[in-house]
Amino acid sequence: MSRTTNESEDGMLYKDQIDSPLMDESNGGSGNGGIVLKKGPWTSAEDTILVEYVNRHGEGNWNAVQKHSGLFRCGKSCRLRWANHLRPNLKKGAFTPDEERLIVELHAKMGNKWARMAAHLPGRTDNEIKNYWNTRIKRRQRAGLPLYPPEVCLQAFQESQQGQSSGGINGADRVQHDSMPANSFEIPDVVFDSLKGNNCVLPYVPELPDISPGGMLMKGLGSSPYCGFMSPTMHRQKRLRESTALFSTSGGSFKNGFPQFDQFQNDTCDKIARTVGFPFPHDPDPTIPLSFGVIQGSHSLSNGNSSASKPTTGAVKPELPSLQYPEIDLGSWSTSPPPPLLESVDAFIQSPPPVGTFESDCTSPRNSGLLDALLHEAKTLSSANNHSSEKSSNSSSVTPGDVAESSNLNICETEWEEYRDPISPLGHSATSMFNECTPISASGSSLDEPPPAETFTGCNVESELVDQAWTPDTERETALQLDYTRPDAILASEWFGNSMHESIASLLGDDLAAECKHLASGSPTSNQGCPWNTMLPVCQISAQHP
DNA sequence: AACGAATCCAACCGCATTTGA
DNA sequence: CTCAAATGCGGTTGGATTCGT
Repeated sequence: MSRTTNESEDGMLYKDQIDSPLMDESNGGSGNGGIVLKKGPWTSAEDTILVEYVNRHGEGNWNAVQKHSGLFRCGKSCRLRWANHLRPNLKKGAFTPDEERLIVELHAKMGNKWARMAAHLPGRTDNEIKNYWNTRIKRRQRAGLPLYPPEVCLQAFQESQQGQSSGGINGADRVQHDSMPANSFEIPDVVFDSLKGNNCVLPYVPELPDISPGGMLMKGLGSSPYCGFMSPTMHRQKRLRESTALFSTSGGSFKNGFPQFDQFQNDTCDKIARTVGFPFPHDPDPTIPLSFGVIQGSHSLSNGNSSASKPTTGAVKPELPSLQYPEIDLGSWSTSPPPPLLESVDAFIQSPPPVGTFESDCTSPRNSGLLDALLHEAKTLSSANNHSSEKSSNSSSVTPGDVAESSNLNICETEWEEYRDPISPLGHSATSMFNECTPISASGSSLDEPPPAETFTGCNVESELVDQAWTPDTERETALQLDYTRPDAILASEWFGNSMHESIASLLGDDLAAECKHLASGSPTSNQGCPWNTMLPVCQISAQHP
């Protein structure tokens, strides 16, 4: 830090200096009972005085420091200085990869509870963590990267479901997380610790800075509808009420919808894997420590050599994934406003939108990028087809599967409302979960080269899920996990609005296949070119942990 | 080499909570 | 019980440094 010019050689501040106008102007000294307290950077002499004082008298009673030590610093400043720089066992230097990973996990769990996060990081201060996180946010915003790695998303999601299954649904008695001593969600830390070992199961998905139009689109997919979907501002009572009602009344609905989607998902995943040929960027080696994208692009890296602003891998170079959605006629999206990037999500995270319905959330300017695009596309398609109007406006044309999916969405909606506690960090994290998970496929979908089959862990796992013996429990669980990430389900929901519904219904109907086939530009699959297909690996990730 | 932008980080500020008289 | 002081916490600022052109 800089040294102020109005200090004596040893950094001490003498009375005559304190009273000098120079000190007041440049150092911002403030009055305190006639004594001008110094502000600004601490000097080594001041540090010494403070350390000696604390060693002698112990921490606390910070206001007495100024009185008894000769330091012209307010108690607050002394405490801060001690806590952030002088206290023993402080760990200096860049965060280690483990620490970074833990920060991400903790933030997903706690939100901006820096002090509590610091308690999990021995030797680290809340200020350090806060600065790191803020830097991380900026960096990843700029890069168009999601805040949370999918592993963390999945973990938070699973834990949320655990919380529900263990009374979370009627968890009115759940203590507000801030009052929790160490774990805000009544989730043992071992759960997060276990995450470290999950990399053998979870596909490693480096968070590629997908800045291609398709990537942007998927960022929008990840942020726009889901931000609204995940609005954390819904009141808990309402959430609980709706959760209970919906779970009690429509429990069987999604049962019908799930296999359909499962099939859809599985097929699409597999086809994407083979036809789109993106190199699904997971780390096949479970022995390799979990490597989050944040680490890769982090400013404080394991080797300590990389710069904050320098991507450390070729994968994060913007030009690499420039054509990740060859099947998608990106031009058709260009007529819509640019999809929102991560900024929208981050803004959402940092300042949740006003309480409102899904619709209001989803149609808010901040989050509407993708939905606008989808709506525009849907309407364009509807108008382009002669029969679309009758078809889309006719509710009887909705197939049972559609009904099931719609009901399914209700369940999903209810599920997620559980997580939209405005004060719950999971509300944040859950929002980011979508944001995080969505680009998985986006980042992973690239051109021509078919990836090795073994790299498609998500798809493989998904296939296993489909192949395995079906049970109501597994179906339900999987459905609950999957459908939150289903844009078609979202689009079919009531919050999406009737007009939207009509338009989208045409997409989800026969036109969907036709248009997707068209978009796929020669792809034999009917839905491969559909933008939301790129999201499917998200579901796979969720489905990997029934 | 110069300049501006980006980044980092220490410190401040304001508010909320806790504590104690 | 009330109130003021102390403390804790999170957000923000601003200067120094680094990076890119």
